[in-house]
Amino acid sequence: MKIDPKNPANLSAQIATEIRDKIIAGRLIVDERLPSEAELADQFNVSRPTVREALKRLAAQSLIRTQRGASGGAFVNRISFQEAYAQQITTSTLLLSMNDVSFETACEARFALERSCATLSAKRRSADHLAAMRAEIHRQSQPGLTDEAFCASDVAFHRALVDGADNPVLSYQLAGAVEAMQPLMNMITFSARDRERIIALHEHIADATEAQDGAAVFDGLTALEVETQTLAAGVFAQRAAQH
Amino acid sequence: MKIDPKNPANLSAQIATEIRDKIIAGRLIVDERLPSEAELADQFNVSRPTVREALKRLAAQSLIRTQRGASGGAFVNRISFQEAYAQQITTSTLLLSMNDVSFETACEARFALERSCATLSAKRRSADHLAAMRAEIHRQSQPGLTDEAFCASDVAFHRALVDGADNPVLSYQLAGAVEAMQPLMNMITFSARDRERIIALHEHIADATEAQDGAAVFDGLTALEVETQTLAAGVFAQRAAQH
DNA sequence: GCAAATTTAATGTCAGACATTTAGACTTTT
DNA sequence: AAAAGTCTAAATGTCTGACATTAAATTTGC
Repeated sequence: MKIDPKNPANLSAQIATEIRDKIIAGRLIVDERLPSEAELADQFNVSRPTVREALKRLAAQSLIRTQRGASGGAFVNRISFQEAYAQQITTSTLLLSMNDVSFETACEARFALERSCATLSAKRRSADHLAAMRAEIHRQSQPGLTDEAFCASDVAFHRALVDGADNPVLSYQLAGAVEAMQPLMNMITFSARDRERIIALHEHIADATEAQDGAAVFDGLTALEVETQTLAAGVFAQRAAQH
Repeated sequence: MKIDPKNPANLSAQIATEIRDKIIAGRLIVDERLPSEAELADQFNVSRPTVREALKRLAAQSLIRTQRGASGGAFVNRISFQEAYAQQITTSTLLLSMNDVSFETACEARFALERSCATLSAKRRSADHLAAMRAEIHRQSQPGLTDEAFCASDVAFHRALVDGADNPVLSYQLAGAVEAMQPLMNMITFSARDRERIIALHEHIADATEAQDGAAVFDGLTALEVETQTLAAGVFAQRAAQH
């Protein structure tokens, strides 16, 4: 094995990288069992705790799963779309919050990406997707809805639109973009009139989707982006003036 | 702490989740130092190895970094775009390779997403981005280039295009989509005539970007998608016929 | 007052042990 | 002979205690 015993201050990371590379290169295939921790410790000439730390690193990335008991062990894990979603959302959210990404930049990226679904969603959306979109619009127009609940429903609306494209890869890539925006959106307080305008645009988008008019969906999303950016700019300007 | 001592078979995962949630919720801020491993072990009523396994899980996701020596310890890490790129690419690549995603689906998603940069890239691209695109086109027309090198250059070309949009969030989200396609593209062997057609489309896209004609970039990408899908369909049909 | 040596606090690693889980083999009973 | 229960072994999960290594802080020497 290519573990460097001269640099004994990173062994678990080295071992994790070694195994990860094997998985990526396809030299360890899905559901294949890794050697037991004791055997790995032997192979790499390290102690079992060190091997375990390496395995925990891989488990954190959903690359392996472990099973206890006889004939248990560590197995190469088939990453599900759901797990990948969750990881992507966590990473995206933290990336935005920790790097002072401006609302403007994030919003621009989010709508640019979402527009890429417009044509496909208009063409392929099922009745279920349409119903989900309509249901969220209805929820959004309920009085007494908190800003957070409004934002959550907004996310659900857009995810239904994205899922309408019926392309799991597209849904996965967009999950991060759409969900990671939520904490930023939550910084905004919406007036009743703001909500009305957003809901009207959502209705426009839902109608266009129902009519399978991709260009209209595209334009609706652009209008929604302009509306959102204007609204946010107003809120931030007002907040800045108070300080 | 909310660690469940009744279920003593997942302690390190529970502790990792606990700390991760604190970071996500902003209750632990960037560069803040966590308690030492011994103190954490005390707080959670577990042993140090268990705490260490939890910390390694977090380190694997770049949520913390550790430093040795006096006044060392685990610190909340500011996730850089570069780290996030790398993670996204790993996850996306494995997701595609492990879930039998068809070339068609992945290709459709990739070009749909990339088209979302067309307008912005055409508007904002710098001379550097243009030069990078031209350089890759030149490399692609070199004779004797292996298929792998051709694909790598293709990825570099598209990343230059994406980076031209000058939106780090967009670049980050697209990195996964573009790079994860590479292993799938590598399954294809390109004839000289295939390469010519692709290079011609790349030149068309570069010209449109230089002319800041967003619609032409958009159409160029669509043409490239059609070309790629046709090419791949031919290769796969031929391969199927041989078996 | 500054430079070198020492101390100290922290992570990184190791060794060995026990606890717990689980599949499979074995035994017993019906 | 089949079904039920029991036992065993192999593996992960955890604990204890120790030592190695690193690097900042402190003390000492001049």
